[in-house]
Amino acid sequence: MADKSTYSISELAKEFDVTTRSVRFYEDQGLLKPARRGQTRIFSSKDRVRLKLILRGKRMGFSLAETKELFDLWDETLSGNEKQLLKMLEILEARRAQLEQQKNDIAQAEMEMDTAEARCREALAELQKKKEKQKASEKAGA
Amino acid sequence: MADKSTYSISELAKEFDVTTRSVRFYEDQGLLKPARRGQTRIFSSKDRVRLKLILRGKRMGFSLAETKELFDLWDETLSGNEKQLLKMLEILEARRAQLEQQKNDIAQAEMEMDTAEARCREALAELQKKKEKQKASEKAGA
DNA sequence: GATAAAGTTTACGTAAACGTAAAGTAAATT
DNA sequence: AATTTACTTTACGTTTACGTAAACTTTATC
Repeated sequence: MADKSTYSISELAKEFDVTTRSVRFYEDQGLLKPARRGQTRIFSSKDRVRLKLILRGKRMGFSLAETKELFDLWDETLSGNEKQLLKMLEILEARRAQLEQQKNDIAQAEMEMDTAEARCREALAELQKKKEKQKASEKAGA
Repeated sequence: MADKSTYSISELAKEFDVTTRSVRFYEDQGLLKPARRGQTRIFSSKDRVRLKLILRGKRMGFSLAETKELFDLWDETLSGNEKQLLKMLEILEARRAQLEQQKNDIAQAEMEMDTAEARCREALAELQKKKEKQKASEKAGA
């Protein structure tokens, strides 16, 4: 199911858990370029890969416009012009810097979640102590 | 400059490179709660920390609403109710899963960038070869 | 051959996250 | 006192990324 060569719109939508509306929108914005049989869209495995990249981009905070820029640039790059190649290398560098920033953000977030979790567990332990004390005093009183 | 105890709106805006409009918007949405001297906002270092968290959240793809949820929940958690504490632990777990996903995404992206860069460099090397051949043939022709 | 199922276009609606302009206040400077 | 500077509120405008409804075609099924 993952290595077919063509896909319908609802197949893709289901696989990646997006609406067909979204898929059509991505085509509208020039991110996907499905073939047509009559009016019906026929998606290639290249389209499928691109959809995967679009969604990952979104999870990483990229706008559709940014992702499209990358797609277009990569297509141009494949044409083999030297200027394009150099520009692509530049952009790759920039993205790497961005990824570094994101990794830092994640590391920070993890540390803070560690301390947050620790505090929660401490607070819970406190509550447990109180409960046990109550039980004890109830027993003594009975 | 980073450990003052109060800040003006423009100080914060400058430090974090956002517009004052954004800062006011964050207050409007309940993410910041600056004190007032007359009408003028006076931000505490707690507000400053929260602003930092807001912006990091954005870089990580969190909406303002999501970040606000976390803030509110954390405030409630501090009140020490057991139910809140457990809910917070749940949410922390969920976030950790999200962070794992993001780390995977980043790792994937890095791998793909590696191969992309490699292809670029290969293509450039090809172009260099062609150039040298041309030079050689020019020399021979001269 | 009717009807459902999946696809299509067109187009208006919406939530999020601000931008931007208008019009006013308050404090500091010249 | 006049003006600049920083701040304020109010409010309409804008972009992104779709949701949603209407009206229609094509294909599969009973």
